[in-house]
Amino acid sequence: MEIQSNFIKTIMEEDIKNKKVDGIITRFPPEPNAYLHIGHARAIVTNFELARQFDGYTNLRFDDTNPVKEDSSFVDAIKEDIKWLGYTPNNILFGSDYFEQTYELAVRLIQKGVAYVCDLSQEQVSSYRGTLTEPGKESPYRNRSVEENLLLFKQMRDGKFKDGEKTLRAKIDMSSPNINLRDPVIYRIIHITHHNTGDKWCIYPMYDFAHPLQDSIEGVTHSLCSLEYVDHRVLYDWFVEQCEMPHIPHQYEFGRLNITNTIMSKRYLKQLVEKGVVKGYDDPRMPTLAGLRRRGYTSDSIKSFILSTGLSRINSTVSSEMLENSLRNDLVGKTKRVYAILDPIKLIITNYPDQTEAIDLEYNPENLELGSRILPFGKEVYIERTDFIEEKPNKHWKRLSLGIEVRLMHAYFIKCNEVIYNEDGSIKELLATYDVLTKSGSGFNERKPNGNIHFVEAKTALPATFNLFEPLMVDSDSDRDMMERLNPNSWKTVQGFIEPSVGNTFKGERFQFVREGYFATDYDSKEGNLIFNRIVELKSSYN
RNA sequence: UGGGCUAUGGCCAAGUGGUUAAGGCAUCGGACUUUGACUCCGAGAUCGUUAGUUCAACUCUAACUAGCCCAGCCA
Repeated sequence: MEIQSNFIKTIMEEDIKNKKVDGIITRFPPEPNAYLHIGHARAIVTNFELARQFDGYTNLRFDDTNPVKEDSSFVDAIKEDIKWLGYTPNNILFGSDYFEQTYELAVRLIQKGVAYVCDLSQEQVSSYRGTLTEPGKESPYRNRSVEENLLLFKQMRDGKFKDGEKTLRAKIDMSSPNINLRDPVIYRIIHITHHNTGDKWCIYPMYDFAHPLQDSIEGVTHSLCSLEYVDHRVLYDWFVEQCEMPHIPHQYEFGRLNITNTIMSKRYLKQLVEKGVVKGYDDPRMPTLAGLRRRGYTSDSIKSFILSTGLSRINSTVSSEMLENSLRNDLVGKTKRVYAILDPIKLIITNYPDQTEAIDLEYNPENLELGSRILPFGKEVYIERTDFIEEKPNKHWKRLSLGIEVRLMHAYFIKCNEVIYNEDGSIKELLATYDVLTKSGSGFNERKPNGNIHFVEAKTALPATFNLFEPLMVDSDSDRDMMERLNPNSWKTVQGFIEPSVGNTFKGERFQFVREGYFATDYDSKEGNLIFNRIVELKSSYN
């Protein structure tokens, strides 16, 4: 699937045409402090696909300049997710790989007189900054001599100061209407062990300083990020220029991807996990890539979803139906179609002999390469509870009712004659008769059934657990706390039956359960304890 | 009240001065159907508003309106 036209692709085409660049080099720069979610997929797919289409490449660079928040466990999870999506970074790098160079560039800035060590406390820095409408005040330390700054900065590096005691700031413009330019801090002191560099450093560069330099060092041509960095672009360019970087990368911003019924904030996802609302970051209801993977989503469907939503400078909220549609499209021709009954009622065919019959049935008539299996048929079968109503409610009803004839798919026409009830009035079982002349494949066409329903033969049926999911969040509008908006039905487990051919399914195997949806074999499923996750339902024009 | 960004059908999104304004999702008709699935046909916008520039504007300009972002020693 080609990436469709978008403004960044257009820029790249022009840049190549005008020889502004020799090739396209992008990077995906996650901070290793959280799991990747479907929103990140837009950045991943965009960076990798764009570079690929222009015969360029993409680096994976962990943006690990803040050791208080980062952890190597996330590094591994992120690598795994990217690999799952089918992308291979040209290089796997860390922002921390560049700490020495970054330090030296900071020294250069001091030497040029455009950076200074500031003694203001965090609170003071904040109050000196001014407000959105009033300019800031210059720090009293702004005009220290280059020598003093050099010495102080060296001492910062050497651990002579405590956290927060001093910062290195860029000397730009305290009265700029763009607050990012009001002498931004570029180095801060943090005495904590870094997941990569250990205790080697106690000063760490800020994103605004480190990021453009990293991009430049790596030869990144198009540095893509989200809209909230628009105001930072001038700073990005400023650092590249002031540091006299030989390679000049350019930043382009695009809108974030949101999905209806889906909340992707780190804080929220973390809360769900920590409060035990979900079973972990890979819970099948989670919008994390790990969660979607466990749910059964294919990486191809994620990619085609991202590609089909396009890209613009708008933070968009795409309908979750679009994601579901991508999955169905991907799976429709690829999966075996088998019969499963999620909410069974037993149906006894009173005039059928005491035997089982073997129906030879291809797995997917649209893809014969998938082969075929034997589907058993017999006197007792399970059908879906929702496929029966005592009295046909209206002329649109295409299922079973008393006195109504339907076809058990690929078997026979049956007619329901009697309902046996439990004491509580619920249906226990149905009694029906079949017409031997209506055998599927016999060419019988004297009458049309009222509909076609699926079944599983009772004796050979395998018991199975089905996990049925709904969005974690119910009401979408509201300003109410997210925890109060949880959907109590987000995970429903039902016990039913499945045809015997599915007995030796492997973990992660995907199926279409005819008329029920696309399912994936859960990681915990095993022979004798089959567990399936419903990825998405089939589309339905019924109701 | 400062600065920045955005505004094309219900949701995304092409379109870069002259096209009947692509496409996908959703919706509504209809055909087909041993999945109310798939597939196939068909239906819908004058492009936030108002002025302007131009022979010609969704495409350029201005104003207005609405939404989003920015005052972390987070990224």
